[in-house]
Amino acid sequence: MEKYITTPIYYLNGLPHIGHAYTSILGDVMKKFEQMRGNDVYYTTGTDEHGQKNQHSIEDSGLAPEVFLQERSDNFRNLFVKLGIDFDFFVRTSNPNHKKIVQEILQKIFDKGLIIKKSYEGLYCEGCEQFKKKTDLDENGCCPDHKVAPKAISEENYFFKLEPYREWLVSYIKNNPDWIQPAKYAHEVLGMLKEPLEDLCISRPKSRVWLGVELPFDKDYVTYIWFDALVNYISTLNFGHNQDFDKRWQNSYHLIAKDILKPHCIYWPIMLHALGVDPVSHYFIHGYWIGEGGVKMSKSLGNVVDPVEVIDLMGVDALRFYLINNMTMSGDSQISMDLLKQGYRMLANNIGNLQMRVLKMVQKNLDGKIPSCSVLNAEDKALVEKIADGFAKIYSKEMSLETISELADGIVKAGDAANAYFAANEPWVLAKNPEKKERFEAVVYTTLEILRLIGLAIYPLAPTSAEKIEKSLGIANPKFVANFEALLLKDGDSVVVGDPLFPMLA
RNA sequence: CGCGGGGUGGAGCAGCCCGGUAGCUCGUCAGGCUCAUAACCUGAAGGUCGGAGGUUCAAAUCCUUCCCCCGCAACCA
Repeated sequence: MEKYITTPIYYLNGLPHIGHAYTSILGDVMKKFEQMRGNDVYYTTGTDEHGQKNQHSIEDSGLAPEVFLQERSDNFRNLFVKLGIDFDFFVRTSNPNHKKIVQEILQKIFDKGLIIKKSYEGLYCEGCEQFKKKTDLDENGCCPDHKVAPKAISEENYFFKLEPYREWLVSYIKNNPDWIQPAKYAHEVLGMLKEPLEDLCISRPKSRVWLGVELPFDKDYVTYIWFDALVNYISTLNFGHNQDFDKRWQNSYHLIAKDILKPHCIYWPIMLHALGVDPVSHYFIHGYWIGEGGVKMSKSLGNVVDPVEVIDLMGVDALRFYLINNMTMSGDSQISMDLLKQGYRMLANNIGNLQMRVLKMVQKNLDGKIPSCSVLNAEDKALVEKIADGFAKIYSKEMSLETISELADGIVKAGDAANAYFAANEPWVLAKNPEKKERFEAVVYTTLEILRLIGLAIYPLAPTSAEKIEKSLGIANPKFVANFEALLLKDGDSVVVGDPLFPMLA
């Protein structure tokens, strides 16, 4: 099956942080998970290079726009490459093809009579270069940032009518309970849809904003940033020029953080509906990473977790595993260097140590050769099969945030089970008694086999480690497919004892 | 009464929809093991599940009410 996974495209007025890293890692984990199940996945992530905020950053930098945007965009791209993220296309909204498709879509909706021009009156703060709502202002009626009362001005703009589609959207959400996951966000969207939707202003006069896509029907305006950014999800598939568009779009997944719920779950499906296109198949919405103790990360508190720093300290896999294993479904999740180290030690002691203790035993006692599975007793087989079945079950589930989190949990449980089995059977005692050779070999084989299954299952989360595990078991060219058949290790193959998967941190 | 989320042993979480011995990770303590990355295994201590009331044979779980924390609140992505 052909599938399509997207992350939001990130704004360039700041540097990439742990939240960006998380969303793009999550997409990569999902892609690898789906690939292991034999699906053909197209995965995109990228940067949003238009809008007022980017414009201000460019102006502040004094650089030429293309230079600034290229540099900032590369920051994201380079981080994602470093994180082992296997994106198929890196979106940049400055791409001419994207701009062309945004204009085509605007024109189509305009031609349907759904975009109208009217005068907008509001309170405009010249310092912010933004319209303010009354609720944005402080007790003196001033802009909280500039301490100046905003001016009442009126401005001609283009508006997209949302209200005619509200009822449709409400029933769509109610009729498709899995559309927005977790369900609590669907409730939140329904809450936003209780009141009539105001017309959405989709233009900005060029006098205020020059960094954007020009309206095809009025060259004095650029389009609103969201109308531009959201279209990336279909311009990437070359919407309007691609016969196979539907094949991908029919199985599409948008990963987003909770802050951009409204544009994604209200504006975007309505835009598509106006175009006669079905909405994305699934939204997966996640919370924020906040500092340890539940406080926001901030430079002044010194609790900011920089993904590059984490990678340099403990490698990509441990970060990926931590993020997937510790994002809670219910809300925001905590992260700190201490918590990351804790997570790292868990991996090292559980899976890293399991690998090392069994491999060294094979090396010392069996000449580095994998024994035969023929000596396993019923109990050994039952354990291996239980773990194999557990993984097979997870890999047969519908793709979701929950499934991915179950996978991480299942891996830790399997590691625990293997360590407990190993300790209970005391192979180091058996090894000293020639009469117990068969039993010794059975215990070693069983443990190696569980390790192989863990190596397979962990691939989406920790691809580098997965490959190391499989190679250490004498599998020269590991294939990561979700086949959890038990007892596949071949006897006589040589194990390779290398460096620890997760060496002790300095 | 704007909308939503959350308050569970020292820390971080699960359980709540579909009531029935309160579970996981880390930490602490004791013991075991010595193959392994001072790792691994077993056991223990520690919680009136934010407060109060109600329904029920039985409530972390359902209902009512109060308190506290956190988001969002519509041209600020």
